[in-house]
Amino acid sequence: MQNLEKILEHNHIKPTAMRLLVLQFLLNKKVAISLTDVENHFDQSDRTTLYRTLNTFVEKGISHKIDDGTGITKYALCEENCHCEIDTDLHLHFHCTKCNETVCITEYKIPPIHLPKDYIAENVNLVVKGICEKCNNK
Amino acid sequence: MQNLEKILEHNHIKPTAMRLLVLQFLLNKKVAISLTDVENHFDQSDRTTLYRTLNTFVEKGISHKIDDGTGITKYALCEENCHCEIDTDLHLHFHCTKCNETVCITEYKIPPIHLPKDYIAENVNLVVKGICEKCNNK
DNA sequence: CAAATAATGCACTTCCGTTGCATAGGGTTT
DNA sequence: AAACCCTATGCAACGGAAGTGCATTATTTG
Ligand SMILES: [Mn+2]
Ligand SMILES: [Mn+2]
Ligand SMILES: [Zn+2]
Ligand SMILES: [Zn+2]
Repeated sequence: MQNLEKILEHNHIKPTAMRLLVLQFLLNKKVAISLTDVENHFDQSDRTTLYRTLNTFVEKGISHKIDDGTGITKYALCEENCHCEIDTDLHLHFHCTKCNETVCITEYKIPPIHLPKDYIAENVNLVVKGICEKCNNK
Repeated sequence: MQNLEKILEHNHIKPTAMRLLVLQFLLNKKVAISLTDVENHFDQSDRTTLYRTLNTFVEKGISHKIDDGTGITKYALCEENCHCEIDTDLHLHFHCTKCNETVCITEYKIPPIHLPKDYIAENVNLVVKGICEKCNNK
């Protein structure tokens, strides 16, 4: 897939072998993944390299970090036209307590949050825990 | 303050010396505090005892844990009539990126969250980051 | 090819939360 | 008072995960 190389190059990331594999992995998964997930998937690779790969992806804007409250940082690819940095375009994340998977919910925007006077919101993290659609239909 | 003892006893917590001091500390602080905060405040006390004290308070329902996204668990006393366990009564938390303090925003309820079909929400964690009222007025 | 630059791999650290276990305290029973 | 019980406490150690330092390897550039 030359597509993968294009994605990386377009975002000023050198398309190394490892990076292409990690990108592939992220594309295939439809859920947010942790460093350990990637590590387990690529058996003979180094954790640090994967760690830095994931962070490079975040810095360069092709994926975003997710704090789903589990204490384990998750990563997911950004959608087209995603502006993770900008408050107005943030989406919520859903963490299923049954299958333990975390997904981006991009269909619905985060509703406007009311704050007391003189508070300035710069960023919002909204995590909903519960039962996901898959687990609910079993 | 015999008040403190009453609070603990009323919640089936034996009012030991340490617990009274920690409760006092929590009452005085208007912001969420971390284990390290308590540890630093009571110089010659043991980290584990404080850790278990804070968790006892949470288990017995007089305070709640806060995951504000900093990676450090915070604790704050529940308000009167607080039902932290129940989804509908949750409040949002605000983390100031300037003074690094986290506060409970109990004035406003968390707005209803829309989820895709077949998703069941059991719990919501909403953390807003930005500039707090105090820092904004300096 | 040589030099510069960037990515990788290994070891190690730090931070925080958590647990095991032995001891001390406080109240109750004999 | 002594023996007893149950809980709280203190010390030590563990564990997971994020992050760093540095030497090595790969890749680009002159
Ligand atoms: Mn997402
Ligand atoms: Mn709160
Ligand atoms: Zn699920
Ligand atoms: Zn502030």
